[in-house]
Amino acid sequence: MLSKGDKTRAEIVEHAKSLFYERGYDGTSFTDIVNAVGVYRGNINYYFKTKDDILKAVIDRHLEEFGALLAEWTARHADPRDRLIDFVHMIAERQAALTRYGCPIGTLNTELGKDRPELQRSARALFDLFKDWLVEQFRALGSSSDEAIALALHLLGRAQGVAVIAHVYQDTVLLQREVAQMETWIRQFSL
Amino acid sequence: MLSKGDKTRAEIVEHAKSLFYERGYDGTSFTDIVNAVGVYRGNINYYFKTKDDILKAVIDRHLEEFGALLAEWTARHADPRDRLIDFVHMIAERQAALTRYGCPIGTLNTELGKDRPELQRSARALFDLFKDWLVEQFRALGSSSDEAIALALHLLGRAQGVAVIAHVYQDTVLLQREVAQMETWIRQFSL
DNA sequence: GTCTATAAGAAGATAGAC
DNA sequence: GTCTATCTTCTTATAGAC
Repeated sequence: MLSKGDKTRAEIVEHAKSLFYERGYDGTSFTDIVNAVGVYRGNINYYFKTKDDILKAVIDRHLEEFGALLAEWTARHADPRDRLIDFVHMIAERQAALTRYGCPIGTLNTELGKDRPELQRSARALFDLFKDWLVEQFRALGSSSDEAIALALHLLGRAQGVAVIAHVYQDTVLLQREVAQMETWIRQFSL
Repeated sequence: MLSKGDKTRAEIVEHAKSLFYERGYDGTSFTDIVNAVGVYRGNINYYFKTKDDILKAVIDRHLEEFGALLAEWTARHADPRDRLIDFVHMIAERQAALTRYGCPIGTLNTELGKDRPELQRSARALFDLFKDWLVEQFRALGSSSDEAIALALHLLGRAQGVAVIAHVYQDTVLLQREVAQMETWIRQFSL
């Protein structure tokens, strides 16, 4: 059971998550967040000492949500190829947001990676979450540890590249075509 | 012959270009720029009315420099495959900056694409420059117009994806491995 | 064309009443 | 736990002397 405070805190994190995605971390002000939540100015500083603390809570929320997705795909299929295909299908399912705002994980890391190495290290955990899961799938397909890492980063990179281009050109057709190619690439692995 | 004013203007653009790349557009202030150039506060507003005007000048400078590179590759090789390989070799040559700051074109478009559609349209010209050149090369390799566009955007996306992952993980080894894969992919085309 | 001073606003963060 | 007021700093931009 959530107390009133927990609920307010969760709402701040949820709206901050959306705003950081849609406008960027620097592009989102405390005012933007409290306006979205519908609370008053001072409240945000009751729950979070600094803006960086909000970001860390947002990253944790992302980790929970994406972690749940990965668990779902793992539970749904025994064949690692089907799991990997769930991963690339996510890209097609989220095409509207991806073309409008880019990849939530990629754009956040890109922004923080410029000149905030400490915050980017926190945000990198989101990439690690996907990377480690992908490595597991390629390992299950018979790859060595090194090969599996290379394949995981290759697929992660393909996904990021598609997201960047689709975002720049607002192009959902390209996104779908590239997803289909990734699916073909996955299907050529054998157990 | 450059007048004194032209030289100051060019220096402002050159330093702004570096700073926008290293710290992001929003992350760079007028103070940062004048400090880097070594001129006084007011000068920048003598040459540029707004910050957006500086960005447009920076984009034009990028267009000139990358345009010159493309012309060089075109002049150096008759075989479009060799030209394409020059393109991917650029990624390996610039690995230090790419792992530290990401792709100058990709990160700029990603930042502006969040909530500045008008500025992002200007920055997209940088992608168009590469895209159109890549399309020409794939056309010369016998692709139809539609195929050539798809192949150009595919390679552009691969390059962007590699840059994102290499930046996130500060990983030059991955970058070189992916460049080698792109080279292999290019070599399988026949005239 | 160069330099100084400052305007006008928005940002993150804090203090304290209720 | 909620709300108001304010501090300090930094931002873009402008005005005007030299």
